[in-house]
Amino acid sequence: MAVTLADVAARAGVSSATVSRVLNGNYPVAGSTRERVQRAVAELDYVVNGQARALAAATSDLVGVLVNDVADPFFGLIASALQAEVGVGAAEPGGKLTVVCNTGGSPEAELTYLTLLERQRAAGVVLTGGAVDSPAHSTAVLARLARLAASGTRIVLCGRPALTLPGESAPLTTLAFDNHGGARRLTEHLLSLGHRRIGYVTGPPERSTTGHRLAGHRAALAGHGMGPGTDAGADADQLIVHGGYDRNAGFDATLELLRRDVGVTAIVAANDTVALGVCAALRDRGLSVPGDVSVAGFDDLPFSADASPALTTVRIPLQEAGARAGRLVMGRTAPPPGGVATIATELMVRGSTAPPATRRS
Amino acid sequence: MAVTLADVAARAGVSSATVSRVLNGNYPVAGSTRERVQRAVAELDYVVNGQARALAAATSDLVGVLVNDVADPFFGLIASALQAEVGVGAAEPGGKLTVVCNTGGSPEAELTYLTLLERQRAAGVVLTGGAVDSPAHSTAVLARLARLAASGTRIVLCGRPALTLPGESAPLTTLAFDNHGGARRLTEHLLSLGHRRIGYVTGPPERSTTGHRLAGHRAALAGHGMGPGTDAGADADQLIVHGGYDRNAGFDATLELLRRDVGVTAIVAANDTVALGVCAALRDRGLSVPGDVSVAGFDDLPFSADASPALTTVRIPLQEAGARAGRLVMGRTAPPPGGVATIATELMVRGSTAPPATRRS
DNA sequence: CTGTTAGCGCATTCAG
DNA sequence: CTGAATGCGCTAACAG
Repeated sequence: MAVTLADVAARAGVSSATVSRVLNGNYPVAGSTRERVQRAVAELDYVVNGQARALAAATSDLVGVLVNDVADPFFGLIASALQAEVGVGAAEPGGKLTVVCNTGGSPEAELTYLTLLERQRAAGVVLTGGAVDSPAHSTAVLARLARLAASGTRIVLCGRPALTLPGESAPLTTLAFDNHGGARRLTEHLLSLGHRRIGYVTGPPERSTTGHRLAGHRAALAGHGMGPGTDAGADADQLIVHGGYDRNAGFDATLELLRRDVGVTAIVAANDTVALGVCAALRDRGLSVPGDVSVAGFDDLPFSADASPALTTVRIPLQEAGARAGRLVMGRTAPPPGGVATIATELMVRGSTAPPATRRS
Repeated sequence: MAVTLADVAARAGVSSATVSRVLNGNYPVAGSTRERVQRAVAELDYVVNGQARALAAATSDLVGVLVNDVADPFFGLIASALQAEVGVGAAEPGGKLTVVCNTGGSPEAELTYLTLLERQRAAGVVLTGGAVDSPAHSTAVLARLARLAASGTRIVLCGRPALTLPGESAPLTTLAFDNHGGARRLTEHLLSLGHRRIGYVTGPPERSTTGHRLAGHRAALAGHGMGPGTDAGADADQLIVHGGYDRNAGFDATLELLRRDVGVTAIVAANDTVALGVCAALRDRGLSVPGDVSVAGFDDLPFSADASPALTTVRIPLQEAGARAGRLVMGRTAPPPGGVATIATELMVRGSTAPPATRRS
């Protein structure tokens, strides 16, 4: 079958131990023998067996990254930057392979993939995207992570709320996105434009990201005396529609919002993808953006700047975060003090938001 | 350290071979012992060591997929569909982990990753996207693929020209995209609208996809008596600008096209991403789409339908192709007869193309 | 049906 | 500096 260390050793007239040594360059080897071995390696087109090496050395060449779906640019950008940092190109040798796992947002899939990665004794695991806010699931995930951590696997959370392993004092290394602050500033922007009836199309209710963004939105409203319990906040629930994170969710939610006839002059979407759906629905109903209704998204995905009108949104530096997560999981950079770093988000004001039309009729 | 097969065996009071058997379920085991073993496994939270298993059984749980960049939706969609088919969710057990490798279009990176995957004795490898048209590189890739194939790794090409291993009669399993036909129909569409001066912003000249699409474009022109050597084709080169596959390339190329002042009434872009850049540049110059200039893309990425005007483009069923590639690399479906299947592309006429403005001044 | 015995291919002691 | 010996954790014959 494939050529092995022993074959190379025979060819070079040395012991397999010596071949191993020149391959790994960890031990002193005479220049002449080294050369002889390297020639044999080249002549035989020898390629080490990673599995055998991993077994013997108790190491791994794999880094896992759990995403909802790589096809979603939000995750694609993170995964891409991460892979670039973890993979071969990354200056230093010892590049690792990136295993991308699409969980589709399913808690079971998440657990299954964590087990699979444990099976492979992955060198590191990065969990991205909002967590599913369920005690049962959190416990299960935490248990898996604890075992991974115990076996030496580096763990990094990216875009997830910090998590602390049972028995630990500091939380796991975490890059948290400032969803709350970004959402707050976004809604404040709309308020400052003069909007008072702001619709909100949220993401899946069970995801932590949804909760944080919604909380930021509410904080902004409360800051302007429009909190619950106030006159202005009386029918706040009517202004909120729950949906998914895809375009259709935005489309449908918008139709629902219009059906409720609550007089929205602006709509904030769970993310940019949803925002596109919102815009499409508005156009479909003959409403112009931002003439009749302002629209805002979240994430600042690449297509947002090219939409027309260009989307007002909140920028998350996904590539930077992904790259940093990659460096962290490779142990090439030190974890932030206290374990968790909050990644700042930035309000991007573009053409899709404007002052509300002056009251008429 | 971690709990091993032997630990489980001791705990269950059986031999490690028996534990292995119930784990793999390949051999008959008495119900009672099976149960005892399973209990021990659960109590000890045992997780098999994939590397040891792979070494002993000469199998692998990894499938590699080479892409230019997962962050590019073109590749993200393929990778996502592929992963879904290869991974855990996929009905049958034995789901494998997907290793995503961003080559960034670099031939060296491509070779390096192929070697890394060989090292891991990957069960399969999928190469996506256009190939780099260089004899030297093709030879090198072919050599790597030959060795992979020889060691039992399944190989699938997706969106790449078919390739035949030296000494083989049939080409490797390939899902080729009908770039030529799609491009031809797209240009014919523009011609039928009345356009005669059609600019073309191509992709990187060394990529096979670029060549095929450009050839389709030229075929359409030739079919309308506008081939090279004809009057209409006299300055054909002036209508073509080479660029990259990103948005900026489209932007810059369009400015160049306008600078040449060759009177284009329509511009065909290398792909949808480039087309967005083209639109942006036109708008930047005060030209309307499609009023002043029609624009068309290629690929039909998700954002294309949401651009405004919505982009006329050529649809490639990327997810279907990715899923099929996944099934092929898993050996769950038979290769197409002759090894290569050509995936049909479909012209999607939308708002960004219209008849040229009537001649004026 | 189940235990015993060998390796899988490599890294790593321990001698020399 | 180099070779011989041992074991990583598991599967796969081979006997019972």
